[in-house]
Amino acid sequence: MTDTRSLPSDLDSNPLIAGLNAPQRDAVLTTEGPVLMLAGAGTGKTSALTRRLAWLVHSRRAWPSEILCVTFTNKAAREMRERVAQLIGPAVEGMPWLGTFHAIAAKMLRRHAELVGLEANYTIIDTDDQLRLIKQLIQAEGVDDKRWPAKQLAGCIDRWKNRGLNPGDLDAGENEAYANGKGRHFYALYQERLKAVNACDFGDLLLHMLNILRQHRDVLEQYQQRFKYVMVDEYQDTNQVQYLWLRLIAQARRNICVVGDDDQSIYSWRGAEVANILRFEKDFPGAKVIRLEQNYRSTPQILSAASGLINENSQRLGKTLWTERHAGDKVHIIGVWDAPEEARRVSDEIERLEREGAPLDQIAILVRAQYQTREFEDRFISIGMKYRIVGGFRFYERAEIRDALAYLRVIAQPADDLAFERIYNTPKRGLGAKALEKLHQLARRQGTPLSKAAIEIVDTDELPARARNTLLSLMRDFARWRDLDQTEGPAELMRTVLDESGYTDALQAEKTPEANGRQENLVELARAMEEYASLGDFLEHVSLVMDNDAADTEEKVTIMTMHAAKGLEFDNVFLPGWEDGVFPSQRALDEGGLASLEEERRLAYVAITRAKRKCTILHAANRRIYGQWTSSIPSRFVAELPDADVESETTLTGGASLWRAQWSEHADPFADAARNQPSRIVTRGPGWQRAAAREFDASPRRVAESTRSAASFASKPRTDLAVGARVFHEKFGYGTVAAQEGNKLEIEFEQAGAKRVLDSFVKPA
DNA sequence: AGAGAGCCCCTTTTT
DNA sequence: GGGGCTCTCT
Repeated sequence: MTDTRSLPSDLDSNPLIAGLNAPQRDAVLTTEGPVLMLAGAGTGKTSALTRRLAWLVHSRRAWPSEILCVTFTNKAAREMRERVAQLIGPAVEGMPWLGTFHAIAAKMLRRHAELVGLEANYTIIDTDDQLRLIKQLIQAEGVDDKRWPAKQLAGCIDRWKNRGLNPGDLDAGENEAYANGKGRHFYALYQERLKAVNACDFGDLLLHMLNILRQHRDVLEQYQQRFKYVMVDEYQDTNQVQYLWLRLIAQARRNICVVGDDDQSIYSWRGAEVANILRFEKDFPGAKVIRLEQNYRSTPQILSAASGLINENSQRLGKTLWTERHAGDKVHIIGVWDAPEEARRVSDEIERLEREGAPLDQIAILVRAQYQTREFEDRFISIGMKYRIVGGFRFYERAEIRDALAYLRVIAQPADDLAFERIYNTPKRGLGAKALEKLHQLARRQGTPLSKAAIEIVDTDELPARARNTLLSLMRDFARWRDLDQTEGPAELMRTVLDESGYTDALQAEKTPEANGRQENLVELARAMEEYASLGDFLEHVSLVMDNDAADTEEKVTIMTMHAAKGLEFDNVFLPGWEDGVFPSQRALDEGGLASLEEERRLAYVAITRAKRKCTILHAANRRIYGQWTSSIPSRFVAELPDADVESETTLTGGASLWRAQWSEHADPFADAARNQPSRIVTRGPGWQRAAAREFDASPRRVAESTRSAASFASKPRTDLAVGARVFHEKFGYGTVAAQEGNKLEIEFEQAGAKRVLDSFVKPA
């Protein structure tokens, strides 16, 4: 293929190209060979990507079905689909391979399921099922699940899958990661169990496909041939298994275009590896690197503040954002006495904006952690401000939705033991743990699923007559529902099942305030099912695609985490809680070293760049965290914002002196320790000096108040762990106690360096 | 079996 | 502080 069909003169008038800046245009038109598009925040990345996709189709380089286009979230996939449809019309409906990594992998896996020992109608289980299954395994193996929690094993397994590791691939170190060398054993057991119930977890979708592509050359070649072009959004968020999967598929034709921003990589804690984007040019030699640096979103001050901050990071590909926009407000930094005042201050500002005519849905409060939302919620309720909290429970994570789905799963897939267990006594029908145990025994003896064992057990005298009859009637129901599934649509089936199972009646009998809402959710679920032709279709969608972006069009202030805000933009953004320990989070400061701190800084960068017109950062001197009043200093990130781009204000005039009067450096060993700590903490540079000069931050890193403070987490000090004592810690090894305050110790570890730990974690050495 | 009492944990979140 | 979980008592 050559480019002669599209002469430059045609191009300018082509609506797919018109209005693009030079690099965007370059990105759209460079169709052949590997392309790395480094797109800073607000630089029109999605626009470039969608137009590139449209261009490929429009210029007849590929049919829609020959383009693999991967995103991370359903939302991103949906948006892309809509925008491409606007550009090239309904042809895009034939884009079967535009979707999330998981949805695409699931689709492929349906075709090749037998290669990994599954049937094509395998179930995709969620984290809830996953955890229940793992718990069973741990108990069955007689391992103490207090000492080795199921959650931990689930975490390990997830991590392994994210890295593309099968049980046999674990090295000794990984094997040790759970129950003293039982990691591999449990991982293998878990995989066997999943296979037995014909199910996959989320990680499996990709791992199974990777295994298939690696082991079956014909399958690999089939996909290599099919996909003439590959595009990947948010490449900085890919994990190892996604990376390997992509590389295999793209290897042959090398027409791969990845888009991302290393500065917005904020998901390493769930397996994303920035390294993937950093080494793209090595993986695909000759890759064309295109930088989108013109920002269309924010004011120069906001951009400059964000750029100044992110410049403190070391591992970057480097971009310089610029804008043609004219001056706006500086980033506003407000220091307040405590968290309630912070919420009051934000709501005052919002009310002022509202009076000036600002739409509420262009205002967002972005927090580091979910617990911060409460303060704002309280405040907003008391003043009657309309708000919406994004995140938390999603629709299909609600218990009643899961119950309903479990019924459908058993109907669609009788081998689904997890679903069976979930509902066999929901609603309560008098089938208890004893009956279940008998069922398990029989199922294990015969190697059959529970629902088959249930049918057989009613012909024996294993169960008391009552339980036997209940079970028999339940299994007859299921048989009838399966027949119904052949004749009715899924929505109708759902309604019948809820009715006949007694689920609806039980809900109504509950008479709790929540029961009503649950009932409505179920009605909503049935309505959603109308769109699907078959039960199988619906179940796949519900586990992979359905999200709960409730169509809430009312104008409201949005409260959400910074993570959730990625990709969004608002005129006015408030960023509360910029205090060391909140943001950057205490965990990031304690563990993970520089890499974690830099990820927090990238998060700060993401947060600031959400603002189009005005960004307001707040920090409070005092805040209650987990019930304890904690005093803290402004986040180091505050100090890292360039002077020229910010204006600061503090309401602490009265409070600060009081605060300082109460402060006693000698009462707080950590103040000392923190100061003497060589910097994992970046304390140099003009920014820090400026922060130190601010009235707010006299100098103590941490402040102990007379009775209740961060450092005095109650509890009596242990006399066996006095300063100077040599101790041993399970994770950090040997060390010497440098300071002791209540039950908290500052320990200089021989290997791990200085850490603050609770005394219950260490033994005298 | 269901309810009350103690116990433990506690970033971020998608699929 | 508070939610979810388990254990125990009735």
